[in-house]
Amino acid sequence: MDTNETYQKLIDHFREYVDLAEIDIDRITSKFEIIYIKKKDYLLRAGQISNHMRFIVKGSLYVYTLDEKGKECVNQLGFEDWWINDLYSYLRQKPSEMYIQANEESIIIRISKKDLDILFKEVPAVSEFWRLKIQNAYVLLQERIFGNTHIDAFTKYKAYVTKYPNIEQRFPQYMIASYLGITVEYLSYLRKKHLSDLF
Amino acid sequence: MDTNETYQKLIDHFREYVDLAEIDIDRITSKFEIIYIKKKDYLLRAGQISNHMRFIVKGSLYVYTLDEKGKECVNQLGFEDWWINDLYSYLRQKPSEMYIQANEESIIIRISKKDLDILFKEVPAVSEFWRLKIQNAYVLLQERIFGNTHIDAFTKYKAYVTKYPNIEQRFPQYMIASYLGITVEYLSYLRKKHLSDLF
DNA sequence: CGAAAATTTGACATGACTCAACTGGAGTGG
DNA sequence: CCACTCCAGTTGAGTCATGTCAAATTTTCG
Repeated sequence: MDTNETYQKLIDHFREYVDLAEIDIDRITSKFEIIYIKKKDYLLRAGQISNHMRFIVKGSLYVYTLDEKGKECVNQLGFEDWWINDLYSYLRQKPSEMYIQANEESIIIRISKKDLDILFKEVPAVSEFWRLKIQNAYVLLQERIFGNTHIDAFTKYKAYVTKYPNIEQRFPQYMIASYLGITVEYLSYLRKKHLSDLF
Repeated sequence: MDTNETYQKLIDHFREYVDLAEIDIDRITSKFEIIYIKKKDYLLRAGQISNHMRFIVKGSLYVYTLDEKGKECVNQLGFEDWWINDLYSYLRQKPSEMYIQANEESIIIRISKKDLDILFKEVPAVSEFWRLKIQNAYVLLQERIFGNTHIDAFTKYKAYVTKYPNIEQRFPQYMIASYLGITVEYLSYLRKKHLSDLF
């Protein structure tokens, strides 16, 4: 995937939400930077302050924290066309507790907080875009909260893999389990028990 | 609380996040409408489309859905200075699955979606305000997800009542329990068991 | 092929739910 | 002021869902 193609993916993404004048396109893309990362590379480590918004052009990543016992707790799995970040650290400019790591070879396009804040001022469409995006993300999170609070493990699991059908091919079971807040052993047990419900 | 005082609370709230020129104040407040509700009154019922953004000036409310068995699942508790809504229904203009009900006599100030969308275009500070608010809400929700996914019931409970110290005086235990996703009986058991940890 | 990583299995422990009964306080009407 | 009801909260017994740990198995990948 060449540079132009990569920037085009970003623009296409913006245009799913807002109109962009030709003149804005350059102002936007000139502030973004392309990053190529290999499997297991980190985009962010606990202790660092997240200074960029990142958009996944190709590949997939996972975000996790470590609990008191040093176990990884997955907070987010993301693929192509998703923004991925620790918004807490980014927005408040405080050290993150999260790690963002590549699940496979990936292409990321990123913008610094400084530049994005400039874009918000200079290009209203970007501000508008961001409001829409974050509203959307909020609604999705809300659904996820409901799922995590009032729904049993297998139903959660089934809903998740149905919503993102190829997640099982791309992420290992133990990450999906951690994301859903259940143990990998129990998930394995459930999958066997409900085999017939899965196909 | 008189009308001016009520509008002033809204303006104060805006000004915690953005600068507002005097000229904008009237453009904003003129689009908001004050609603007085009694305990148990509904602001929204399942099946309706949420057409307003609502700000709690005084009092407290709760948001819940009904599960298959007709049991109330509390999604949100809110008091003074909070915005309360079913954003899913509001943003997508689809019928809500939620009920929003007053927990006590309350004063709400609300704006229709149509008017708020106009304000977004006419008053950039409002758009800016909203982006900040929703970003903030997103971060809070994210913390809540983490709490609901990887943390045991009592720790969740303790964290919640510590974060909102007077929540216990204002909402019944069974609502807090439902909000946290545990049964009221189990919460009662935990409270007794950990009495010493609570004071 | 061999080593490391991911997944599965099974025995056991425990956190959390269910249901039904009980307690205690807050209204309400006589 | 009492009796009554209603609702929130508590208790306890029994059960189920899910977690823990250690071992066995399968898959992945160098």
